[in-house]
Amino acid sequence: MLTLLWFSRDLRLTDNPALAAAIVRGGPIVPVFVLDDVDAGEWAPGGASRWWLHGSLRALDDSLRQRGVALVLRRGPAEIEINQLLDQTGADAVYWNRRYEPWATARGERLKTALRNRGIEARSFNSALIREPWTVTTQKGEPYRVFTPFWKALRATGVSEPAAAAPKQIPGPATAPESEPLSSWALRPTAPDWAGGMQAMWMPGEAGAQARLDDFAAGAASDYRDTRNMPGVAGTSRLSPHLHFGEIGPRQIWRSITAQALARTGNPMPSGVETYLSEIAWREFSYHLLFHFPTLPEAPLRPEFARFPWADDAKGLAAWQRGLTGYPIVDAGMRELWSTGWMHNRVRMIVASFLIKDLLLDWRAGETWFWDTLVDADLASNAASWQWVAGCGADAAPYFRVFNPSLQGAKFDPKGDYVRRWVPEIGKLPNSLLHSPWEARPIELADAGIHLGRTYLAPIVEHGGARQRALEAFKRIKKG
DNA sequence: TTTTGAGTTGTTCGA
DNA sequence: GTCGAACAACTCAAA
Repeated sequence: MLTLLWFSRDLRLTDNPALAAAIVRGGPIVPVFVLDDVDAGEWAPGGASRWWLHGSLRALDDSLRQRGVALVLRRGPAEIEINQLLDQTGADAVYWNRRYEPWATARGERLKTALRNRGIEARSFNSALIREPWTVTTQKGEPYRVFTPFWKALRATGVSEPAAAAPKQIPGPATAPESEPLSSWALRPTAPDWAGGMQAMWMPGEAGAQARLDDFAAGAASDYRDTRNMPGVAGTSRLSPHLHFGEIGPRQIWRSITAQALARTGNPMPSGVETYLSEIAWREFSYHLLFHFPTLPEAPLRPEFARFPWADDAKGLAAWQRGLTGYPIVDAGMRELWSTGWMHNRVRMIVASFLIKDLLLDWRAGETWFWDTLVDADLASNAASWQWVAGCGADAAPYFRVFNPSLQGAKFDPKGDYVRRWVPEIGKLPNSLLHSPWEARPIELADAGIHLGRTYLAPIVEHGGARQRALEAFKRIKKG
């Protein structure tokens, strides 16, 4: 009686229902991770995600070894690898936690049927969501398409059951099946090694996730409503990559944050905490949308957007990607992304609005870039968020909402800490000009050591005109 | 069935 | 300088 425990993308030992069930079942456990690029197709993890995955797998393997068993690594289509492992180990059960990407859902169903037909016990569990997509419906039994009622439904459920603790010991097999060496997967960049900024900022793995959560719950969570929009302040949890890789689950976060708020204030959900948990709910809502509308990553949810006149502007796209648009807050964000694999949420909205509305470029170009460069790249959140900014999503921004990059910069980075960090070449400008250097007089530019067009770019588009162009384009598809 | 109220994150313009 | 209206209409969720 041996259980194959397939870590699908739930790289943790605490609050892991499949692991807990495998322990209860008794007998030796073979933990396995499959690098399943083939299954994921064009949505196989991008460069930044692969860097993260390397660290997370190493951390998971360390934790497992401390408990008496080693992680088995295999590469290929998951169904084939799991069948091979069944033959090699003689396992009579496979347990795993579910995923919700369209390709993964289909794969899970196929696998479960095939295993059961062979007489293998196949069980899957929920580790990644507070509520799985098919369990949340309107009173008419339909999926939600608007966030607020979805959030109310989720909040009414809450999270009650305690998390399973990580087992102290995990019984392993007499002889472990062969594992591919992690290094052979070449998940980390070598020439050039662009991951230095990520190394400095992140600690992939369950311990790193727990440390971030503890830090946030004890500190910034209570001020979250006020500081979350300030990219120069550490006001957000930065848990997104840990959540993506399942190093921590949303239910652990919910429990921990509300318990600490209750102990501190007598109220489990003061306004900062409620605002934060609503962001966790946005993640859930994204999964809900992806599950019920599986073309979310590829096609606009609102059909009229199929005829949107997107621009063909390779130069504009490249300038945006490199952080060379001449708009300081946009360039700061894109450079933060390139360097650290992450970008502050407020700035994500600003750069996305700029790509879509100022450059009039297809939101899918931004989605693809984020997919490759974000350590937290997540099919559901990424697709849902880009569609939201573009206005073609389920609960979309009105078309006339066009962010003004200099106003946004002045409002949310008033002291300029963020822009000065990532765009140091204009750092000597006074705050009043930092977010709109093109408005500086020649003497002010000279004082700051700036030659516009040489040491820093002049804006690649003029925002006022670009805004008008976008409003007209969006208006046109409305009329049909 | 019909009605009603509401819908993450903004900007500009004119009084 | 401040403030409210306009920007658009439509769809969703629930009573």
